[in-house]
Amino acid sequence: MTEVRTRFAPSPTGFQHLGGFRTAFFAYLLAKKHGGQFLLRIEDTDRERLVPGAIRFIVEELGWLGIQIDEGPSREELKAIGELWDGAPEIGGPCGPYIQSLKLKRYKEVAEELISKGFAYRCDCTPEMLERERAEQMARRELPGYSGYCRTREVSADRPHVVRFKIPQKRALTLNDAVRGRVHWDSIPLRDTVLLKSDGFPTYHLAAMVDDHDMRISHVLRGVEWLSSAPVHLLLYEALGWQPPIFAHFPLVNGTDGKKLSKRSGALNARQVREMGYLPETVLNFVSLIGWAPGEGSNQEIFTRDELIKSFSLEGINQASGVFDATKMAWMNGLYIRNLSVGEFIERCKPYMELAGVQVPAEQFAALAPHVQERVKALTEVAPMLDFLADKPLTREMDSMFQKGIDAPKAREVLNRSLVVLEALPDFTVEAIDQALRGVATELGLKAGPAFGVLRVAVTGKTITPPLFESFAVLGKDTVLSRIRETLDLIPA
RNA sequence: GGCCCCAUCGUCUAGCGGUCUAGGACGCUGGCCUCUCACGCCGGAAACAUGGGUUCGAGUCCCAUUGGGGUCACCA
Repeated sequence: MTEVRTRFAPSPTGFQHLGGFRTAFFAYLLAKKHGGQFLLRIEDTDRERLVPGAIRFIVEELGWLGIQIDEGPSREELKAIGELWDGAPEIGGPCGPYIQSLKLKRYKEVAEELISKGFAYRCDCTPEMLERERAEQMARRELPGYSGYCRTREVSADRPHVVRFKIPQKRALTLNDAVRGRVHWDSIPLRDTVLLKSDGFPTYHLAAMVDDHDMRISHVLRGVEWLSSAPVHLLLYEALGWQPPIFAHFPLVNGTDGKKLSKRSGALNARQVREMGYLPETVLNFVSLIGWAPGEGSNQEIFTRDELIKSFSLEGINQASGVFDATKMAWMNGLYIRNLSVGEFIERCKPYMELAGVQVPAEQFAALAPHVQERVKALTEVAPMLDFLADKPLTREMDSMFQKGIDAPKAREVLNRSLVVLEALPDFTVEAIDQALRGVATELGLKAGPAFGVLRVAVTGKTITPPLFESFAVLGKDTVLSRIRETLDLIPA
């Protein structure tokens, strides 16, 4: 096999959801598996849907995910289209520009070539004319589509016009798809599609084929939504006399409604998922398991990036579309968090703690980190679990204290006795606290659960916390005692 | 509607003609552990869409039906 070169070619029209990043990741995996290159190409040919900042979003989130781009827009290219930002990486490469709006001349050249060879023609039908034609077809209950009116007319290049590709209706075609096998058309159910728009910009069909060729892309990985237009692409390669790349049409990722993933169906994008406290390794691992499995009887589903690169293959791609199951991703994130070293865990929590405005002394954080680590499914859950360590007034869920046979007098009793016992401790260690407090419970004829429940709310304010004694030890004797006293004042006598 | 794609537990999937009384994971659920919540461990319920073929034998091959999805733009 010649060099493997794949690409991710998003249009900067908004924030890509995870389905898009999955395609990017698969393309990356295939390239890396074969020691090839992964490129990023910006398909900004739709002037109306451009969203400023979308390119930055894509580049930054790919970076967060650790998907290395071998070739892509240079800073100069970004600057040329007014999308350069501070800290934008210098990517570049030998096949640029990697931004389509920067190579309009090239597309026009190809379009002209197609016209001169008789594969395409100029069409000056106005949108109004096309609209009327469509309406008439609908009225006659015919399939709507361009009639080919301009096929035989000689439209002058001076007039506003588009360039259309002549689609031979009676032409059988077979695509050898890397994931679907042979896909066959007896005839092509498409009308003469536009290659070059009247504003001088190419459509996807022209631009993507030209670029894939120019950039020597070996494998085109894209969603099945492109399968129906694959005949156009095949025909285009044929007309141009170019060798088509290998096509691999991936199954879609659907939302829980069974429909193609979209913002409407609650699709998440990489940034959101990051803000929600997901680890990039979780996202990559999880997303790669939708529509792909290692096969060969393997049950493995936790993969490092390197393992993914090694195991990945187009043969392992499924035909059926999948559903994005956020619950399972949450589980996986918890698993990845638990597998982090404590130091790494603390490090990764930092930005989230800051964002939440929770300041916890490093030593205290370190002491409780292992306990927190096995309790969270997302990094954002850490701050609320540790905010009782912050030097701030506590808000207590007092009602939750009085349960399982604990009334106000009983609670006072627990707190009073604990106060005495804890105060007497020479060393405020986990073991000592453990022993002392269990003693209190026994003494008062209470089970450990309810008794400690009172203390938990009194000292941390919540019902769900890291282990009690550890938390107390970290908090220190003074704070614990004063918080117990505070609580005593809050309980009706 | 035309064309194309798809079809194993609720979800992600293993299975590439016999080893399938269909395996794993998430979720759900019973129990153990236990100071809350988690983690961990043990157990359970849960699927081959339907109908025809082919074959000694079909979850696995073929066809039809049904169901789902995609696409039919001067959007990608």
